[in-house]
Amino acid sequence: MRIRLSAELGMGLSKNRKQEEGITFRVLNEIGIIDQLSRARFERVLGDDLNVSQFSVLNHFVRVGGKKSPSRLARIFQVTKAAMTYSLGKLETKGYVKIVPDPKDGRGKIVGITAAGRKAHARAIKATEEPRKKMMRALSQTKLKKMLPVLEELREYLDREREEYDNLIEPGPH
Amino acid sequence: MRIRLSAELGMGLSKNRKQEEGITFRVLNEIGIIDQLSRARFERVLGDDLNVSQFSVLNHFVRVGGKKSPSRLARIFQVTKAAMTYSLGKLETKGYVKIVPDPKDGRGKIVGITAAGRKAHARAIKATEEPRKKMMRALSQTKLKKMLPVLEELREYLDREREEYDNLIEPGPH
DNA sequence: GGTAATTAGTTTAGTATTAAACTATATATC
DNA sequence: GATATATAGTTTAATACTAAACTAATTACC
Repeated sequence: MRIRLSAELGMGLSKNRKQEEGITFRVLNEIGIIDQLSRARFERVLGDDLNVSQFSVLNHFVRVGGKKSPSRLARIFQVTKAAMTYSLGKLETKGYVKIVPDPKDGRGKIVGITAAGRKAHARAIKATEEPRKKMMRALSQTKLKKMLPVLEELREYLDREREEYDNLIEPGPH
Repeated sequence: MRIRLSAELGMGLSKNRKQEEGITFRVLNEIGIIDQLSRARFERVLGDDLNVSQFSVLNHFVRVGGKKSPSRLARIFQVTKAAMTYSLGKLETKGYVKIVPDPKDGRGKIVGITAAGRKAHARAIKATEEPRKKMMRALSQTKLKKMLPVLEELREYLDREREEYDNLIEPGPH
C-alpha cells in the first residue's frame, strides 16, 4: 500500500469547505510522499546489514537501555506482534539481540541488545551521519520546530480515532 | 518496512546540534506514524472493493480526466512501474479501467477509467465522507495550512537528494 | 541506415507487512 | 478451584511493494 492519496477530495461541498478539505488531504499526501522518500533514503544509506525496522529496534535499546518484551516493542513501534516476531527473528539470527523466556511469565519473552548489536548500531549511525548532517544544513530547523506540534496533534487525533485491532495494540507511547 | 525511525539520533554532537538533529528526526518519526495511521484508517473505511492505491488511481482520473500511460501514472504516484502494473491489473480485472495499446508507440499502453470505475469511485467517496468531515472539524485548518509549505519544502529536498533508480523514475509532478 | 542507448512494460523472486487462526499460559469470576 | 476470558507469542496465507532481469520498440548518432 504505497500510493499516495491524491489531493483534491472536496467535491460536493461549498467552495470554502472544499478548499479546507483540500488542505487536509494535501497535507496527508505530502506526508505520505515524505515518508516514502525519507524511508527509502535512510534504507539505502543503511546498507545491507540492517533495514529501518531492525535499526529502530537496536536504536531503541541503545537510547533507553534495558530489556523489553516483544509485545511491548510492537506497541512502541506501532506494528503487529507478527511483524515484531519477524523483525526480532532477523535480528536474533544476526546475533544483534538475545531473546530469553520471561521467568515471571510463562507466555512471555524478554529481548535485549547484544555487544554485536551495539557495534552494528554504531556502524549504522556512522553510515548515516553525513546525509543526516546535510539534511540538517539544508532545512530550516526553526520551521521544522514550529511544525512539530501540529504534526503531534494530527497524530494524536488519528490515534484517538483508531479503533482497536485484534493484533494491534493500544495506542502506544511514541 | 513499517517501523518508525526512533526520535533521538543526535549522539556525538554538541548539545545545540544534538537538539536540532533531534528535531529533524522527530519530524520524520511523526510523519511516519501519521502516514501509517491515516493510511490504515482510510483503508478500513474504503472497504474491500478498493485499496488506497487503487482508489488513488481512479481518483486521479476523475479529478484530471483524460488518459495516461502506466509509466506516467507510476511517476505521478512515486511507485515503480512494476507496482503500477500490479495495481492496474487489479483495477482492470474489476473492470474499473480500460487499458489499450498506444497507437503512437508500440511499447506503450494507455489507461483510462470506465463507467464502472467512476461508480466505484463515487461509492468510495461516499463511504469516506463522514470520517473526512469529522477530521476537518477536529483539526485546525489554519495550522495545517501553515504547515503545508514546510512539508513541501521537506519533500522537495528529499526529491532532490534522491539519486535515480533504475525502475523509479524521475522526480515526478506531485 | 545500422548500431548503441534509452524507454515502456512485464516477469520473477524476495521482503516486510497484515489479518486470522492457533497454542499455551495467566487472570478473573463464580 | 473450575471455567471462562484475556494475553504473549507464533504460524500461515495473502498483499503490496521493490529490485533486477527481461522483451520489445524507439531514439540518437556516426
